[in-house]
Amino acid sequence: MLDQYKQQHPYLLALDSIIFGFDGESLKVLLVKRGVEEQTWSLMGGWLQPNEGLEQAAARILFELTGLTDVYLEQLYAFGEPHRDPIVRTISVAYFSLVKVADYESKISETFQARWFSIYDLPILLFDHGDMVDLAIKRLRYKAAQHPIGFELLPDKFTIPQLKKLYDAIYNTNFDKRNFSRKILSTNLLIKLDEKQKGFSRRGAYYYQVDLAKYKQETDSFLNFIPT
Amino acid sequence: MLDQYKQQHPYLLALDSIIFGFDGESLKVLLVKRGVEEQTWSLMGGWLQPNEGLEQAAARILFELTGLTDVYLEQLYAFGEPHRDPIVRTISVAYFSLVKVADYESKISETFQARWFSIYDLPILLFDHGDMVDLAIKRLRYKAAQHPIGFELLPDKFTIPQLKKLYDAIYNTNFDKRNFSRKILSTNLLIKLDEKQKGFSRRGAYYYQVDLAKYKQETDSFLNFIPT
DNA sequence: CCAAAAGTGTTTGATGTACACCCATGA
DNA sequence: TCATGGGTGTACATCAAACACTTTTGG
Repeated sequence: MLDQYKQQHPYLLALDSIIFGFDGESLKVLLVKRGVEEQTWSLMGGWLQPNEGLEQAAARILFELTGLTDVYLEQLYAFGEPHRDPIVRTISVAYFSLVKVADYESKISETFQARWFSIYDLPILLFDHGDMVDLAIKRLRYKAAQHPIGFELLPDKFTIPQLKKLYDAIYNTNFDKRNFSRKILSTNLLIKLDEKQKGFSRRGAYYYQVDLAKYKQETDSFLNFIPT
Repeated sequence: MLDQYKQQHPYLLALDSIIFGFDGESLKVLLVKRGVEEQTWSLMGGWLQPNEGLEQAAARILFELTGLTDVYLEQLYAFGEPHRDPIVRTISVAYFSLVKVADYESKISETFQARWFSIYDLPILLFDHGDMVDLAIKRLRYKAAQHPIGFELLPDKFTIPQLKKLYDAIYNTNFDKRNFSRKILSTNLLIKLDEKQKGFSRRGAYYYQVDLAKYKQETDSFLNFIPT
């Protein structure tokens, strides 16, 4: 009865994460220099352990390397070309993650050489990691156009101009601020706070927070989210 | 140097396909009774071979069981909960496929017990195959709302009423035929033929074909595809 | 000539897009 | 008082939604 299992070849299974961050100006991806190929940048990755599920493993690896928990994590794609890892055949399930850069800064582990790279200025990457990043960017654009996931990249309190800059960065464009704010506010997902941002502009922009209850509900519904 | 590879556990890697078909009335999934669990229906599946990529393997398995080639095949999700297969830990990469039922009929292999089930009347399935089907239906609805993939489920020549019935089946609703045909035709993806369908209605409906050149271009672009 | 399905047009409301001016504030 | 970024409103075009009648033809 087990024969049909025993005849089969097993494969190594890795998890790699494309970690997006936004520094207020441009969209960034977190890359590391690791183990085998010290001279090449690569995605954060690790191996699946026998007692854990795929997403659980991706979350563990992300925690080990950044100290972050409770971040947005979504399966991107399984990569399995025979020679993608030239040493041993490995299947990699890629995840993409959206983190708030400020949270990360405070928790950065010094053990790893890690750096944020603008998505428009990436180095050569290990194996097929470049394809993974390309696909992740495509998916982020696709998804952010319909679901309000952009908030995951901003601090808990943010201003409308900050949010617009984020969308400008994601789509490499320049949305009209009037249409942008009308559309964003029409979702009723934002709660205006009484507080203004200090120090950036003279007038100061109002801070907003996501209405978490509504946000959780809407995560699965369709929303057309790109204005002009 | 290979140490970090050697320390790692390998896993079996399976591919399972959710195969959708449309018989003119309702949306169907093709299920089989196979090997180990003769009494339970399951998805079509098989093992990854050492020399093939994931999509290649999924296409091979689909061919072995149905004789079909050149079908629409898209990676759905990688499933890897530790005990999803209670005998040996197996990671399964699920694909979903859209086939033209008429093509399949002629090529059906008699080796396997296979049957089409309405998506609204599915039996209990092996392992987590039920979750896979649920996710595939969700993905098909999501995707068909924006990309004109519905054609993959119809014969090369089809009528507008047939296409509407397909969309009615996918979304379990009843679109307004006037709005539906206006919207579909406005894409300019359909070429009207000089021929009418015979035998179904007295008047007969015109056949249409997909403009393949345009279709390939648009496959990756956004199209809001659900009318009323 | 009748039943059954095919085919087509108009009106109304909602949403998207383009565009420009005043406001608040710190220096 | 002025420079800088924040905030808002309106007109027009486009698209979605609701809705009903005429056409064709085989029996």
